[in-house]
Amino acid sequence: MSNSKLYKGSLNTIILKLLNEHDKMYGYEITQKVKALTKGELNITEGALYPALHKLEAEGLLDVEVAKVDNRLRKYYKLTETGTKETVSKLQELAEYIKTMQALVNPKLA
Amino acid sequence: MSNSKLYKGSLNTIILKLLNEHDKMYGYEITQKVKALTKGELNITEGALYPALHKLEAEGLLDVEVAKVDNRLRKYYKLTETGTKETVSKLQELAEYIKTMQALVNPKLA
DNA sequence: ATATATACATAATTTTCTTATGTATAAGAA
DNA sequence: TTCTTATACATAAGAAAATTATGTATATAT
Repeated sequence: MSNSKLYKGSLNTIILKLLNEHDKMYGYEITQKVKALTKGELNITEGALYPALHKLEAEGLLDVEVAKVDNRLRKYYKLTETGTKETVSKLQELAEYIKTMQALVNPKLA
Repeated sequence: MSNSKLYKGSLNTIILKLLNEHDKMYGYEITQKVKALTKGELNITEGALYPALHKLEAEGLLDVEVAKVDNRLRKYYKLTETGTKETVSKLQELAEYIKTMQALVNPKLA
């Protein structure tokens, strides 16, 4: 995923936020979008992404819709209502995390 | 450690940064300092902290010095030269991580 | 023809954490 | 004086989330 271990635990937040912005996306598209938005800094591996998508679906946060484009399979994911709520919560957690880490690392500014 | 999974991977960064500021600290002191600095938001568990300290020591980033205070054992840790360099690197990674996540989560501001 | 890109998937392993214990001393409350 | 809480270390079992290594298959570019 990256040279930094800090990304551990943030994959779900990333997926949910992207789906919140783009209505529906398929797995490969997510990897490319992340690469583009981060200018190559962050590369989601397939071994991490696909199990994560399956889990989010199993938890009822995502709906799937299979499509065939150019004779190739695509599985489009979109947020359920629960998924949308969870996205808000995950983004709050991220903001809180950043605030807390800044308090630890830069206590003068906290 | 916390309700949010985002802290996964940030324990080493926290330990190194605290030792960079306080010269020498012992394990229990680190847990209390983190609790205080984060106003109770973040509680480092012993099961995470002690193995992490042992690993950082084994990697040559920390030196240990055992002391007896009030008839109780304390193990003071301090940064080695390598550890100081690694601290700088970890803090850069954290800054980079925050920047990248903000680019993903708030692309308008990036 | 061959390599790269697209598009999915899973299995084995590793890393990092939680949860549950365990030992021991000191201090404060009932 | 007994019991709880705080101080101070430690490790082991298990869970969670990733990496790394494969595997299948089609499309496109060299």
